[in-house]
Amino acid sequence: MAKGDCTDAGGDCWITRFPDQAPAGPNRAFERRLMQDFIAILSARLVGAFERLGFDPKWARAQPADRPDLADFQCNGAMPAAKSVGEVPRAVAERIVADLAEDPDLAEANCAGPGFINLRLSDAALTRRAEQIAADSRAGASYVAVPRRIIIDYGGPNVAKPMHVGHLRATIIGDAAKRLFRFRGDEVWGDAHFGDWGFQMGLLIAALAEERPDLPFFDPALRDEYPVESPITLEDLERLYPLAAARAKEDSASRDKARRATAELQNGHPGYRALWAQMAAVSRTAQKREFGALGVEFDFWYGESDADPYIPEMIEDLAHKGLLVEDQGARIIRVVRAEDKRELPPLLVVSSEGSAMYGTTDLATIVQRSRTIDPDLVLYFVDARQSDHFEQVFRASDLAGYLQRDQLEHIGFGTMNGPDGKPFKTRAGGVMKLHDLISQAVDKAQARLDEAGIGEDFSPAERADIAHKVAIAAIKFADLQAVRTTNYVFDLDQFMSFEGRTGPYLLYAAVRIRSMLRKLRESGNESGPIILSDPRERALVLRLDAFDAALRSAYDKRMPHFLCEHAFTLAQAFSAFYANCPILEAPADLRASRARLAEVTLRQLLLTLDLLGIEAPERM
RNA sequence: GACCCCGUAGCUCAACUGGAUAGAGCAUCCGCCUUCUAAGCGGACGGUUGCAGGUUCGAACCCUGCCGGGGUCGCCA
Repeated sequence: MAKGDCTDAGGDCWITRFPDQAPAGPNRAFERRLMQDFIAILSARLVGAFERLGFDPKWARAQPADRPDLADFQCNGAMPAAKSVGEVPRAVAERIVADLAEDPDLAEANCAGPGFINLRLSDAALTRRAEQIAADSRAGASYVAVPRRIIIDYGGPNVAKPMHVGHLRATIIGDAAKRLFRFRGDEVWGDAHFGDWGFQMGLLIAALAEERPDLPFFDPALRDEYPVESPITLEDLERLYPLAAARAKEDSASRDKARRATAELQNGHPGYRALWAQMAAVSRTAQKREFGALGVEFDFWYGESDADPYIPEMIEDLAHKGLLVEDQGARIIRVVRAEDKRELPPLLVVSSEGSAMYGTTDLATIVQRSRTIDPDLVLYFVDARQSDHFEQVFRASDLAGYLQRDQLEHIGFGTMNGPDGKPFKTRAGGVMKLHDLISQAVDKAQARLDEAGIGEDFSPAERADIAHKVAIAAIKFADLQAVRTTNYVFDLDQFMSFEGRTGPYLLYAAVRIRSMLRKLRESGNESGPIILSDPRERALVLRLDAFDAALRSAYDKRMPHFLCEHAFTLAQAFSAFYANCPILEAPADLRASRARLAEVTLRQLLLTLDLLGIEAPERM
C-alpha cells in the first residue's frame, strides 16, 4: 500500500478519510466491477453495439474526446470497421449511434465528420461516478486483473563512486515504477543492486596497495584479524577511484594489475575480501543517506557480490548445458540469432583473467532471484545505453533455462543533459554529485520561499522541511515528466521557477486545498452530495475519472510521465474550479458538494504524487 | 562503416500508437488580488511537425531516400 494513501489511521488524514463502500478484505472482483471508469463503461457499451451490428469489437474503444466542445468521449472505430468490410464509414457510425440511443448514461450520441462517434455523458452518470470516486480510498483506481510477482532493479549505485546525477533517473523512475506496480496490486520487491563486485573494486584495491602497502590487508602473513574499524574513508574512495580509473585507461600495466586484483578478490583472497567488506560498508552507508534524501527505500539492498555464491554452480551448469565456449582465453556464451540485423557480441562469462564480468553477475543474479523469489517478471531500470548488454544477459538466461526472455525487461531511459544540450556537467566540467545537486535545489527553494515571504511564522525546522520537499518535488517531477526514452535537459532554474508545469505548482495546489478544507472544518462545514452546477465542476469530475486510465498507461508502458500529465491536468482543473466556484460563500448544498469535490481531488492528487515519490507538506 | 533512439511554436516538452482545428508550460502582450494562499485564473500571439517522395478517405505517427543530433558495436559498468 502506498504511503500517502491516507487509509491508515493516524497522521493528519482526517480530511481525506472516507468510509469505503467496498466490503472489508481484498475482494478484488467486487472492486473491479465497482471501479470502472468511463472509458471502460463506454467501451463495453460500444463492444455490444459493434457485435450486434456484426462488426469486429476490437475497434470498439472509447477515448477522451479531442474536441471537448463537441463531446466528453469519442470512438473512432466506425471508420476502420467500415473499411474492413467495404462500407461507408459515416453510415456505419450512424447505425452504431442509433444502437446507443437508449443508453441512459448518455445525454447525447452523434456522429461527425467522416465517421467519428461523439458521446456526451448525462449529469446523472457523471455525478454517480464522482460519488463513487469520492467514496473510494483509492480515488477510483482499479487493480490489475492478475497480480504478478515482480522484482524491480533500480538505482544501481556504484560502490567506488559517489552517487552523481547519472543515478538520478534510474532511481527516480524505478522508484515511481515500484510504487505504481505495487499500488496496482502486484507483489513487488525493489532491489538497489549495488555495483560492488567488478573491476572497479580491483582498481581500488590495486590503487590502495600502491599508496598504502603498509595496510594489514596486504600482509600475506595475516589470514584474519583485520582491523574492525575501516581505515578507509569515503573521501579516500572518492579521491582514489577517478585517479585509478584514469591511469588504468592509459597504462596497460596498471590495468592488468587491477584486473588481477579483481580476480583475486573474487577467488577469495582473505585480505582483499576484508578490505572489500569495509569499502562496501563505507560506501553503502553514504549511499543509503543519498537515497534517504530522495525518499527512496529498497526492499533489498543487495549488490552484485550477493550473486557471487551462485557463480561457480552456474558456470558448471552452463558448461554442462554446452552453452559455454572457449574464445580468446575467455569463456563466453554466443547469443546471436539468425534474425538479428546486426551481430550481437557474445556474453562474457569468465574473463581471460578468471574473473566475473558484469554479465556474469547479472546472469547469476537472475539465478539468485529465480531461486529466492521466483518472480514472474524482472524489470531493470537502467540507462538505455546498456540495452545490448541486457539483451545478451536475457538471451543467455533464456538459453540456460533460468528465467525466460519475456520475464525479463530492460526499461531504458535517456540521459540527463545540461542546459547546453550536452551531458550534464558542473561548471568546472566534472560530474555533479547527487548530494551537491540536492543541496543546490534546497538552497534555491529556501531562497524562493524567503523571497515570497512564505512561512515567516513557521518554525525553522518546518521551513527547512518545506524547502526540502519543494526541492525534491521540483527535481522528481521534472525528471518523471519527460518521456522515459528521450533525453531531457536538466535546468534547475526552470524546475525551480515555481511557475507552470512544475513539482512546486502541484505542491501548492495540494496545500491550497488542504488549507481551504481546514477552514471549512473550523467553521463546522461538512461535505455532502455532489451537485454539478458549473462547467468547471463537470470538467473536474472528468479529470478525476481519467485517473485510472493514466495509471493503466503508465503501468502498461512503464512510463511515469502519464501520471505527471494526470497530476498536472487535475491540478489545473481544480485551479479553474477554485477560481470560479466559491466554496465558503456558496449556498449550503453547493458548499457541501464543493467541499466533497475538493476532498476527493486532494486525495487523488496526493495519491498521484505519492506514486511519483513526491511528498507534499501540510502547509506552505 | 553497421545497428538503435531522436528531430514538433523563439525555448523545454505533449499528442492516448493512423483520425476532427497538432496541445501544454516558459518567454512576450492584455485583463483579473478590500473576495477560500496571485507559486494562481481568463485571454492574445506563436506551426509547411528537419527535407523530398510514397502508401489511403485521412500521416507528426507507417514505407523509401537524404540532412542534422545523440548512442552502441567482447575482457569497464
